[in-house]
Amino acid sequence: MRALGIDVGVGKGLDVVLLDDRLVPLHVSSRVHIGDVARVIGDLHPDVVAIDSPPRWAASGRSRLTERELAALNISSFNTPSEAHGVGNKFFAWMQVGFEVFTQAAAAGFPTYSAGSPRGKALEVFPHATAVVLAGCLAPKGSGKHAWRTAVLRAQGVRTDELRSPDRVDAALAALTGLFALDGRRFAPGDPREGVIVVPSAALPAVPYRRGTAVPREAQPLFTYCACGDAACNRLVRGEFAPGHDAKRKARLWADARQGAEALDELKARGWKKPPEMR
DNA sequence: GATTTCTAGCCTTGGTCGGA
DNA sequence: TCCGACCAAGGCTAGAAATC
Repeated sequence: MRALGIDVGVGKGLDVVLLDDRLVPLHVSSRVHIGDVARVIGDLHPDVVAIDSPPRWAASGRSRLTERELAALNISSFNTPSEAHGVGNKFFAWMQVGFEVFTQAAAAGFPTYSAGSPRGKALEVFPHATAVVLAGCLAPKGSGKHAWRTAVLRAQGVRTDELRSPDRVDAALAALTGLFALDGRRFAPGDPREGVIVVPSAALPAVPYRRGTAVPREAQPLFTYCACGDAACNRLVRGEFAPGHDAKRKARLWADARQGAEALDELKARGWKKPPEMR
């Protein structure tokens, strides 16, 4: 299973993360042009596309039912107004970019999700809601938004090395929501006629979410990937290494150490300084 | 020294909550 | 009942840090 998460931006372009069911980011890119969305979807072959934006204006008024239902659970969001209230307001420009992303996704064969199976559909997701639902609480007071969401991703077992910006983290949360939805763990409050926000849980609690007191701990999975450091190795192990791969790791470290010593010798020979952190 | 990248802070809208 | 604080995501600007 592969899910493509898209974080919408106006001036800074789109951020895109492709996650597979091993929770490894297979593709990460930033500053993607809106005109390239259909091509990116075609190149990456996702099973589902998850977009951090509403697909269209509200039918009427200044908010949608899906946003009001999430607000009742203490998950506050930016409300999507009707076209009469939104058009011409620069503040809602990012939403209009999101509408165009949904149009591009539909052109690539991923129509907007409203109900039923999410496979082959473009879902509306909300990274803040995803993080709250997965953590089971709101972010603790004083915890940075970026740091907390990264911790939520790690707690779910997602590799976050390449997710250096908040926009990439949000795109990864979107993709993770897509994977959960494919797996049957999805809930979409609201009226399908005006758009629904998909969250990664089969049901929502009866009582509002409360503020948490600690950042989520990293998951302790039953199996992990072998730590030998070889990019071609994808063995699952219960300890740290696959049989024989501890020796493979040691050989690699020895080679690095020898190269390091050679590099230090060359720096010394040329009269250049060591890196600041080694002085 | 110039350029690029990153980060923090402030602003936008609308709904909710708590205190006066 | 009213008012202020808070929260969401993105744009914009200024300053700091890193890189060339």
